[in-house]
Amino acid sequence: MKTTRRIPAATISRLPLYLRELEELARTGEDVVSSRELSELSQFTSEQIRKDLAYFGAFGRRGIGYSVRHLEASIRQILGISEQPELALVGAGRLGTALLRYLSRRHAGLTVGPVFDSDANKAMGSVEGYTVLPASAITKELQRRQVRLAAITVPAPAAEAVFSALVAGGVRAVLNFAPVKLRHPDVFVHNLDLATELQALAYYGQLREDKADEGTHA
Amino acid sequence: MKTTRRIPAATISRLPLYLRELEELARTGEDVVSSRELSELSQFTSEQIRKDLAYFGAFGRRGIGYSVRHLEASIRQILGISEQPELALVGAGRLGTALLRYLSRRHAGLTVGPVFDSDANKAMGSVEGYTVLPASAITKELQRRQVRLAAITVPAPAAEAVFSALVAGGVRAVLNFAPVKLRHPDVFVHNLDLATELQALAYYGQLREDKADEGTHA
DNA sequence: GGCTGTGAACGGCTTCACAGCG
DNA sequence: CGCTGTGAAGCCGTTCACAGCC
Repeated sequence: MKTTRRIPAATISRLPLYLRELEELARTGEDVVSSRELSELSQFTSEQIRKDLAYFGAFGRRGIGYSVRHLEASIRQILGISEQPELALVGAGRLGTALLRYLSRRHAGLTVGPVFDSDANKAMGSVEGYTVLPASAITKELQRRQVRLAAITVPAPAAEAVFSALVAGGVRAVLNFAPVKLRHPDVFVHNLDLATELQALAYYGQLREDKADEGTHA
Repeated sequence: MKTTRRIPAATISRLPLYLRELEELARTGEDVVSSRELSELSQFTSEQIRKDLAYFGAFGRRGIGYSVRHLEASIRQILGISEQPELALVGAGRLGTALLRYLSRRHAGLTVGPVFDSDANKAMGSVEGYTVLPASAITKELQRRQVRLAAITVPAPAAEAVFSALVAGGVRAVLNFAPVKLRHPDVFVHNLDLATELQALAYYGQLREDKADEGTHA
């Protein structure tokens, strides 16, 4: 996997979707898949799929297609989920617990790492079978376990402090659900506020006489 | 609000973020704000903000800036959240309940509409004070209450059927958290799979020697 | 003079068209 | 001949630069 030039974010966001289809193909016993077949499954154009994959190397065989198993492994490698990295979770509320369940099923290729909560009642207890640590332990625990990924599902006022602690602990990428803009030059932050998503959705739900846009997001 | 040409999806996704800052400004008693000030608050460039707003009309005063209250109201109008539209929720699990709490705080400008669940144990019970109806009632209930917005937080196998029922009920826009691609020519669908998001995050969490990309998403 | 609104330039992602192998 | 890999063209959103008002 040669780190070629800078990869478009749009490409990265599609890789997990290709992976999802490949897993399904593997389950049904398919050995080989063409970009055209993947296109029908994923609803992206075949050219786009080929170009996305080509950023990372030549995985296919001309005249044949792509080996389902090999391509699946390659995408996992590219995404960095081959070794099931740990994800730290800060905020053991509803949303945090939902994420925790997703992860514990192992489907995503990520493992549940340390779980934190600022609430003293929750901290030192357990949620879904995972021990919950106090937020004050974030930095030290991340350093100790060498955790690079984290999700923040705390209320807005707590997000900033939690983020600083994660950064101090050496986190590299953060998925932030709190409605505040978090930034740091050394850390990739994906801000994903559900209230914001719902408000944008409302726009598209309005009845407009001009042609209805078909939805194609993520 | 003249429906000009087609608005970029990126613009729509930024409006709720402008709105968030405007609400904060209104809270602190600010009357007027310039695109430059909004830029510092929201981390988008001032030109981008001006251009985004200009798609919908001329809200500002040259030499002065934008009226905080007026702009706030205008954005709500544009997004279609002035009249607090109802959002139907299908799937009263962890994620669904998290959404329900967000909404019940009224911050988003959306109201909790009918809540459904396929699980007979949950259906006809209540979650967070809202009555849960069986999934079989989706179409009829949406028609009756004229609901245009919906969120799907059910397991993958159930998503397709749920979506069909929503479409039959006249839904216009759907936020889908299930890991399946839902599409319909008349309905705007935003597919937002958390597992997928986490996998993309993992990519950016990998240690790479080339310059670390700063994160700017949503 | 300050700040908005906007055509023009720019850049990056997508689509096209085809060259290159199996 | 089929399907991948890729330069070129096209498209769309962002940035630039400035004209237009207050």
